[in-house]
Amino acid sequence: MSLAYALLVSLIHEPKSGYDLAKQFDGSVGFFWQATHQQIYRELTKLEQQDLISAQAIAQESRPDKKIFSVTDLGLANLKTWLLQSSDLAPVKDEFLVKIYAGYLISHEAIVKSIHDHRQLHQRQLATYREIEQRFFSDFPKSYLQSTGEFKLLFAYLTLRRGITFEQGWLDWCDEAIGLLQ
Amino acid sequence: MSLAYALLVSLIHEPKSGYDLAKQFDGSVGFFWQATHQQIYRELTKLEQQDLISAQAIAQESRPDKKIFSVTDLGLANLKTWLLQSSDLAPVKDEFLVKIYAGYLISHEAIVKSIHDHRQLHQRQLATYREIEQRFFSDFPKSYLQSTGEFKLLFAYLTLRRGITFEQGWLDWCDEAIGLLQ
DNA sequence: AGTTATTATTAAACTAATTGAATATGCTAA
DNA sequence: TTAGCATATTCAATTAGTTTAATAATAACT
Repeated sequence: MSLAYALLVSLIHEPKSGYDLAKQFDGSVGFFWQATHQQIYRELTKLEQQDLISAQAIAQESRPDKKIFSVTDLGLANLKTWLLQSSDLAPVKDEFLVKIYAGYLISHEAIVKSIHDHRQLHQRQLATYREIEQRFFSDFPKSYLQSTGEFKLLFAYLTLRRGITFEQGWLDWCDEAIGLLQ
Repeated sequence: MSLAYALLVSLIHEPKSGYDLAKQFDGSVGFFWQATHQQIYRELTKLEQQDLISAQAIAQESRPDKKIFSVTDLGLANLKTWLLQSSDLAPVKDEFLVKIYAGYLISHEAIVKSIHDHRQLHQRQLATYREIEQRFFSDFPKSYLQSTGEFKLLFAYLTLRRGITFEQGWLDWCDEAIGLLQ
C-alpha cells in the first residue's frame, strides 16, 4: 500500500515518468522509500486504473516516447486522507545489527573490521546529505522564516535533517563500539 | 535470505521453538529483525531440510507438544561464513518520513500533531530500551572489561546502545521539527 | 560498421511476506 | 461450564517484491 502513496507524493511534487521514478524516485523520496522499476511500473498501471494518476504521452525525437504521470484530483484527495492517518514506527530491519548481535561467534578483529567498513558506508551517506544541505539549504532554517510559503522546501529540509542525524548517530555508535572492542 | 540467518542467530543464542521465535524472536534479535509466525515456521521447515537446524520433539503435559530447534554444526559453519560477509546499508523504509515530505499538503497543525504522536511512540520505545539497559546492563561497559569472555552480553549491549541512540535521535528530530513549524 | 551505454517500458517467473483462518491442548476466571 | 486466553503449529490465498530478460530507439564511442 505505502508504495502507491510514495509514488503519489513524488508525482505531486513533480509529474514524471516511470523511468524517472525508478531512478531514486526523485532523489528525495528515494532516501526513505525505494522500489525497483518493475514494482513502480506495475503500481503506476494500478494507480492509473483507479484514476488516482493520469498519463500524458510525450513523443520525443531523440529518445523513446514516454508517459508523464500526474496526480488527479481524486489522487490528491486520497493522498491527503492518508497523510492525516497516524503512522506506526517503521520496523527496523538491519542485517548488520543481526551480525553484531552474533559478534561473539567470530574474532574481535573481524568484527572491528566489519564495523569499520560499515562506518565508511555511513560516512559516505552523510557526505551525500551534507552536499544536498549545502546546495539547496545553505540558508536554512533562517531564510524560510522570512520567505512566503515555501513549505515544500521546508518539509524536504526536515527529512534531510533526519537523514543527517541518523547517519551521525551511526558514526557515533561505530566509534563507541570500536572503542569498546579494542 | 536474511530471515534464515536471523533465526540461526536467535537459535544459537538459545535453542527454542517456532512459537518462542514468533514472540519477538527472543526480545533481542526481534528489535532489528521481525517476521510473522507464518514466515518463521516456513523458514524453520526449510532450515531443517537443509540440515542447518535440528528439531527435538518435546512432549509436554500441560501444553501442546513442541519442537525445540537447535543449530547444527553445519548451521553454525554457514552462520559464521555469513557473519564475515560485509553488509550493505539497511534501506530506510519509513512511511512517516514520506508523510513529512508531503507535509506541505496539509495544515501545519495536523503535521505538528502527527509529529507529536510519533514522538510518543519513540519515547515509549526508548523507555523499553532503558528498562533493558537498567535490568541487564546497569554495570556496563565498566564491568565487562574485568569479566572473562562474556562477549555474548557485550554484543547484545552494543545493539542496545544503537537502539538507544536511534530513538534519542528521533526525539531530538521531533523537537527540532516542531520548533521550526511553530 | 559494430559494440556499448542511456533512455524508456513491458513480460514472465519466482521468492518473500502478509492476512486470515483452522486445529489442538489445557488453563483460568466469570 | 463455558468463554476466553495462552501455548503450539499448519494450511490456503493473496499481495508485495526480486530477478532476469526482452523490446525499442538513439547517442556515443571505437
